[in-house]
Parts: sequence; structure tokens; C-alpha cells
Amino acid sequence: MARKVGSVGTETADKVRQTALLLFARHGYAAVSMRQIARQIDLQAGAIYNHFPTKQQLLRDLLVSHMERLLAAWDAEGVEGLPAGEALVAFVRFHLRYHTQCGEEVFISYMELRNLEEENFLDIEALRKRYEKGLQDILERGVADGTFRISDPRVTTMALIAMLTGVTNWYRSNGRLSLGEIEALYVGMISGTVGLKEV
Amino acid sequence: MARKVGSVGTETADKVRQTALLLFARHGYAAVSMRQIARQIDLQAGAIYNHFPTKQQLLRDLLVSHMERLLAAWDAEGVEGLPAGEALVAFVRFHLRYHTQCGEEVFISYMELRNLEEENFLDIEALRKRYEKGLQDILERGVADGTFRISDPRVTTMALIAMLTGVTNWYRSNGRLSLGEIEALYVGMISGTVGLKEV
Amino acid sequence: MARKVGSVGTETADKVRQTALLLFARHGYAAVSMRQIARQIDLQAGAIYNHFPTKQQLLRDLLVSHMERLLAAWDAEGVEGLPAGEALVAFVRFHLRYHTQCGEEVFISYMELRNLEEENFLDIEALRKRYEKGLQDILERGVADGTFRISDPRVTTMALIAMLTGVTNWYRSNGRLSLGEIEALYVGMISGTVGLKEV
Amino acid sequence: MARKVGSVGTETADKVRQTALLLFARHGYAAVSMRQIARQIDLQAGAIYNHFPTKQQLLRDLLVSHMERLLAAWDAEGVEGLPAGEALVAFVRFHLRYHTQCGEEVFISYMELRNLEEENFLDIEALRKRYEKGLQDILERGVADGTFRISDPRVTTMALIAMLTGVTNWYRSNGRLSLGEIEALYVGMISGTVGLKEV
DNA sequence: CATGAATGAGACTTCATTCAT
DNA sequence: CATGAATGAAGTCTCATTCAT
Repeated sequence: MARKVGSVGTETADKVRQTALLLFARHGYAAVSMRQIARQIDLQAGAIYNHFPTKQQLLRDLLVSHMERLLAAWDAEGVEGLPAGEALVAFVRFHLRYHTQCGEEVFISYMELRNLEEENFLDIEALRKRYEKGLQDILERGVADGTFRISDPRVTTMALIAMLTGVTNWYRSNGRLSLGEIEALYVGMISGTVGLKEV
Repeated sequence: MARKVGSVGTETADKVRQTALLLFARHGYAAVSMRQIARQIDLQAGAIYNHFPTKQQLLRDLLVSHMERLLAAWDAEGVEGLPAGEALVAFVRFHLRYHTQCGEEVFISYMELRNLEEENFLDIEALRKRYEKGLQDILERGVADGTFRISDPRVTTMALIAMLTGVTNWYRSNGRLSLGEIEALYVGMISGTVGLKEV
Repeated sequence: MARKVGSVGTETADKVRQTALLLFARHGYAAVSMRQIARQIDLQAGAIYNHFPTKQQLLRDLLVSHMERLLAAWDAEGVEGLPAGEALVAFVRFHLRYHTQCGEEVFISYMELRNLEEENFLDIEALRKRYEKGLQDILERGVADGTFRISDPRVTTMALIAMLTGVTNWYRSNGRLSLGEIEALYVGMISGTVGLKEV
Repeated sequence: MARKVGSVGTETADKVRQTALLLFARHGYAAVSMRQIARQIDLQAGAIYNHFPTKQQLLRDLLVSHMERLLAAWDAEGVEGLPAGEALVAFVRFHLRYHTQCGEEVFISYMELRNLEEENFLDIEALRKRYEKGLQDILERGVADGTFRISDPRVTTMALIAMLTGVTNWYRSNGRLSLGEIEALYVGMISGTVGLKEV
């Protein structure tokens, strides 16, 4: 009835996070119950509430921490000094690598926005905007110095992100194409999209 | 708007369909209850079962009929005889027009696939493949006659569809850009993506 | 899974009301669960919600209908025309008879006020005030015509009601004293309390 | 304020007692959780169990200690030697003063009896009987020496206690009437009730 | 002596679905 | 073809209580 021997708070919280992520990604937030999450990690449903005050907060937590990790990873790439063309290539490769490797984790941030309550939605939205801004800055830089030929950088930003993220719908690690080959294909296509002369 | 075999064609059934489509699109299949649907059209939940045997079947019905309408509309465009370049432009304009105008209704076919039971999933998947095949055929035709420069038409098909469908995430009929302007932007970008020389 | 043969809405609702009344009286609103109520009348807990939207509403319903019946019964006594002394005796006898015979039903209206949400509380409170007003009017009439000697009719009203209602705490239909004897005792005591000369 | 045998005398235990008393009085035993009590004194629910073995025991503890304090306070009034009339007046004043000043704390001893388990109920009941006996003795003394005219001292005892305790339902320290005025009113009314000639 | 994590039960309420009327 | 009442399961969350730390 009490703490299991050896159980530690952060470990359980992490297991909840991982399991919830997986299940939310697989079946959707609304279709997954707290009981289901708990069952998978051999816990009573009520115990989850020692770590997350509500199911909604658990979702928010997942999305926030995903976006923050994503932003941190992108910042770590350090492309700021690069010429626009190289920076764009770096972004494409980064986004594909990150989103195919995080696998399902990524899925839900695009999927479950409608299940967020107002305030949580705005927070996540802000983080997503910040990430998109990274790409948009590169595009605008390239337009300014003549590297790219783009009519509307905002629209192109969203078009490219949609195009790239779509990969998660069909990518399989053991599929016909390796990640490297996929990266090359997308670099090629996107170079065309933005009117880049050579890559 | 052809009615599918086996579905009941009453006024009530149609109202259920419309309401369910809207609510599923807005909140997700799992988050919408039969009671909610019924309430919106001043009905008791039980009455829905006079028209649809289960909630799952209602979702299937919606997705099938959406895909069939989409395919019929695309066939009606009659682009088969056109040169690949013109056909691609036609596809881009068609897809954008159809998906922005159907509004939310379209959303769910990409969203709710995971809530379909095996058999239903396969049926919808087949219809989606058929639609994608329309684009892929154009791309392959253009590759064959030298109009496009594309490394992997299958990947490009999926990249373009993702890019185009992404528009539904931000398009607002009273937004900064008119649908015509958006179409022009995407025709421009996609021409670059497939290496088309002039448009 | 559907309606039981012969089941009728109002009958079930009434059975719920009766059972809830009994259980709330016996154990208190907070200590009684919807399941307990349902179990006693061979129903699933969820079915109660076909008749009452919430547990709180069920309590409110009980209290309102108790107070309304009480007021109606008192009005039916038709004491308005009587001299104050006789009217007071009528009130005492009525209150004792009604409250001992309704038995537990009465208990909760004094007990569960704190479990009512603001708005419901105010509604019940208003009904109780109306009932108390009946007694207060008699007292004031008697003061005006010299029948009673009372310093503060408002305080006396509440004192008498508390004194009378207290009977429900110990009255047993098979106890040492018959209801008639109890009535006589209280008429005697209360006559003294209000300074009435003879009864 | 004597501490009962077996109870722990720490500061924390006292804070628990005070808080529980207040919350039980306000919302009722069943409606108050151990967590709520703990939260109010910046404690974890588990910590309460270092001081009280169960919630039930905590309630019992509260009621017992309330009744013991009440009895001790009454004994301290030292009315045994007084003539019945004066003793009754003393009782009335004492009861009103004690019950209005302890405020809500008193409420629960009349309210939560039904939430006591058998054995605890009997213990509290015995204490209450002892207190009532104090009044009944006075009444019987007064009947014996002709000071009072009372038909049934047992019933009158309960009637008077109910009447007096009812004050806690409406008394406000900043209300229309001061405690002194209220005492005077009740002394007056009760003198009438028991047929006392002059006060 | 307090914390924090856990249990197992159970709270209110809603769900998809059924079916007598 | 709709209603309204029902089932049985399950939803989120809270409860009293326990106990390793």
C-alpha cells in the first residue's frame, strides 16, 4: 500500500511520460485512458496523479518538453553563421533526422493541438512559432542576399515544414530508403522549391 | 455526392453525417460522443442507430464518402490528355481549392485513420492510394518526357501532397492571401520542386 | 440493455427520490453514493442520470419538494381566521404531527443545507423562511391583541421551531409517549413560553 | 482543555484537531478528506497518521474532548447549591454563552453522531446524557420544591436543550442582538416554559 | 516525525449501445 | 423512425491508509 521498494518519484514520472507519449501517438489523446497508461507500467491509475495533476497537464507536459528539446537540439546545430544555402540544407537534414528518429514522439505535437485547453494551446503554439521562425529567418536571409528566389517566405516556411514533417507518416527505419537517401532527396527537392542554383 | 451502397438516404442520416463530420474534425473521433452528435440536431442518441449501426461505421462512412467525392471531383477535372506540366498545375490548383473549401471536413481523413478498425482502414487507405496515384502518374509522365527532373517520384508525390494539404492548417478564407494568390504561390514553389522550367 | 419491460420514467424517478431521501437522512448526503442508491432499487448507477442530472440536483429536488409539501400541508390547515391562541396550538400540533410522521424525510432539510451549492441553498432558505413566517405571523398577531407576552417575536419563532423540531431526534412511534401525549406536553410548554394564560 | 488519555500532545496533533473541527463543522465529516485537513496546515496527509490512527478516531477524539470540556466547564459553574430557579437561569446563560462562543466547533457534536461507529457513538451518547442530566436534575429539583410546573421533566429537558442549541444556527457575534440580550430573552421564554413565577 | 509514492477501492459521471413503447 | 429508459463498462479523479526513506 505504500511506496514500492526502490521506487523513486522521477523514475515513475518518466515512465508515465514515455508510456503516455507512445499511447497518445498511437491512439490519440482522447482514446487513451489513464488506466491504460498505468496498466502498462504496472501501476494503479490513481498513482499517476502523484506526478501529474490532470491528464491534460500530462499532455501539455509532453508537448512542451518535446518542443523544448527540439528547440535546444536545433540551437545546438549552430547554423547561425552559415550562408543561407548551407543553413537551409542543415535545417532540412536536422528536421528529418530529428523527426524520424524521435519517431512517434513527434507525431502528437501536430496531432493533439486541438485537445489542448486554450492556455496550453497558446504556450505550445508559441514554441512552434519559435521553431518555424528558425527556418523563416534562413529563407529571408537567402532572399536578401539573392541565394533564394521566394515569393512569400512565410508561406514557403509552412510549406517546407509540412513537406518535411509528412515524412513521419511513411518513414520506416527498415524501409526501401535509408535516412541518408531520404535526406538527399529532400535537399534536392527543396533546393528546387526555393530556387537555389546549386547544392 | 453519390450515396454509398447500403447507406440510408434520409434527411436525418444526412444531418447526422454533416454534424459528425464537423465534430470529428473539430474534436477528434474519440472525443466526440454519439450523444453530442445527437444533441446538435435535436435528437436522442438512440435514434442515430436507426441510420448507422455503430459509431465506427459512421466514421468509415464519412471517410469513404469523402474520398469518393474527392476522387470523383478529380476525375471530373479531366486532365488525362494534358501535358505533364499543365496537369501538375491543374492538380495543385484542384487540391488546394478542394481542401480549403471543404474546410474542416477534409481534415479528418488524415487525422482519424488510426481510429479505424483494420478492415475499414485498409479500404480508406486504398482510396487514398488511388488519389495519390493520380499525382504520381503525372509526375512519372513528366519524368518520362523530360518535363520534370525528379529523383524519386514516389517520395515526391508524398512530399507534394503533404506540402499541399498542410495549407488546411492555416488557411482562412478571410486571411492575408486569397485562394488565387495561394494557388499561384504553390504552383511556383512546386514547379521548382519538380524542376519544371517555366510555368 | 434497454428499458426493462414495464418500467416507466416517473416510477423510477420516484423510487430514486424515496431511496435517496432515506439514505441521505440515515447517513448524510456526502456519505451516500449514487451506487448505493441505485443498488437499493436494482438499477445501474448510471441510470439515475436519466432522471437527475447530478447528485446535487437530486438533493435539491428532495429538499424543495419536501418544503413545498410542508408549506402546502400547512396552508391546508386553514388557521388564518383563528384567534392567535388557537392558531398557535394548531401550529404546534401540525408541526409535531408532520415532522414525526414524515420521519426521516424531514431530518435532512435541517441537516444538509451546508451541502447545497449557493443557489440551491438560497432557494431552500427562502422556502424555510416562508414556513417560519407562518409561525411568526401568529405570534405577532397574538402580541398585538394581547394574547401573548413576547419580547422578541423573531427570536421566539426560532426558539419554538428549534424546540419542536428537536422532537424528531428522539421520537419513536412505539416509545413511552404517544404522539397525542407529546402534542399535549408541547402545547403546555409553549403556552408558558409565550405567556398564554389558558389553553 | 484537559488532554484525553492516550492522545498525543504535540503541536501538530493540536493543529490537526483544530483544523478538523473547523472543517467537519463547516462541511461535515464525510465531506472532508484527510488531505484537506493536511493541506490547511501545510502537511502531507500521511503525517496525520502519526497522531491519529484513523479518520474515525479523529472524529471521536474531537467529540469526546468537546463533551469533556463542556462538562468540565459546567461543573466549574458550581450551581449545585443554588435554588432550582437560579440554577436554571445559570444553565440557560451557561449553555448560550458556551455554545455561541465555541462557535462552529459545537455544531458537530449534534451533527456527526450518525457518522460514529457503534462503540464511539455510545461513548459520546453517554457524555451527552450526562450533560442533559445536569439540566434534568435542576428541573426535577424545581418540580419537587414547587418552583416549576412541569408535566414531564425528561421531555422538557430535551425541549429546552433543543431550543437553546438552535441559537447556534443563527447567532452572529455582530448581529442585531448582543449575547447578553439573547440570554435575557431566553431566560424569559424558558421561565415561561417551566412555569417559573418570577425571574 | 514528515515526506512522497503507492495501493485498492470507490467517487461522480459519461459512454456506446439496446430495445419496449 | 424517434423517444426515453436501461445496461455494463469505463472515464477521470479522490479517498483512507500504508510505509520506505
